[in-house]
Amino acid sequence: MPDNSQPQISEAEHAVMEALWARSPLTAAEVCESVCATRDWSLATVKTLLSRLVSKDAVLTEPDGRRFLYSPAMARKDYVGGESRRLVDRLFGGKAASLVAHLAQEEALTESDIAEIEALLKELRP
Amino acid sequence: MPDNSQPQISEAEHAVMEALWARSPLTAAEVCESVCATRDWSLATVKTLLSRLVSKDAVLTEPDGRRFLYSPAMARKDYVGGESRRLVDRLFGGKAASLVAHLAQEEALTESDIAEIEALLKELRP
DNA sequence: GCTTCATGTTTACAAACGTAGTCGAACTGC
DNA sequence: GCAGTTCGACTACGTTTGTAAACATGAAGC
Repeated sequence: MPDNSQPQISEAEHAVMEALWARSPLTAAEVCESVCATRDWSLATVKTLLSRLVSKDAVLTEPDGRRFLYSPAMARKDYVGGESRRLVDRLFGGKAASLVAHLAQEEALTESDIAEIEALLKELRP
Repeated sequence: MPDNSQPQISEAEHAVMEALWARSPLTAAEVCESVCATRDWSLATVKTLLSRLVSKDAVLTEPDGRRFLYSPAMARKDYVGGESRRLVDRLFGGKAASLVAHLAQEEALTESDIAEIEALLKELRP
């Protein structure tokens, strides 16, 4: 069976991916600088997470002298798409419209959100 | 700090919750009947998951003779809302409209989804 | 009264996860 | 050349999760 699903990325690993999506390639130290601002991690933790991501093929390395430069192996868009789809499948029976309906009904959409979405949809129309 | 977030429900536990949301109260055996159709679990597994959910206060028990009847302690709507919000916060900077935009742009919305959402939004308008 | 069945509780155990320390190799500065 | 620094690799360890067996206990039948 081909590997058609995104590699499984945990919460903590995701924070590292965000750093790399924001700017890449980065050294481990740079990733830490960026990530350890919010999550209070040690450099060692970041290194571990990077290793795990590399072995999952979610992050690519490129040697730079004796160290590595890390970059994401997947586009953020693809990751976000996969996660969104998973949520929609799991909680809304695969119907994206149900998710929007839910957001709309349960407080989550502001007036301007609604306007924005309407404009967006209009644009998508043939 | 007060516990303002939903209890942490894992993937497997979620399947059990779905069974209870579909119909409740149920006995452990009934939950198994319902859940073990899709996930290939033993009754023992379902019992463990139920216990964990009970200790997380995600499921309520009501004694029925020597056994328990289980029911969800939270509305599905609230769970779904919490999960949706978490996704939106994590991946779309808290902007629900960005999620919709993403779904719309990345193939995820069909023509009829779009129509449905538009109708929905129109209804929500003052 | 003993067997058997149903059921909740306890215990088990491997994989994944969060978090981090240690080690050894390479580089830097003297 | 030697000492300190920088890195990745390896190791560690507690927790959560997935999955389930073993156990205790009470009901029910005979």
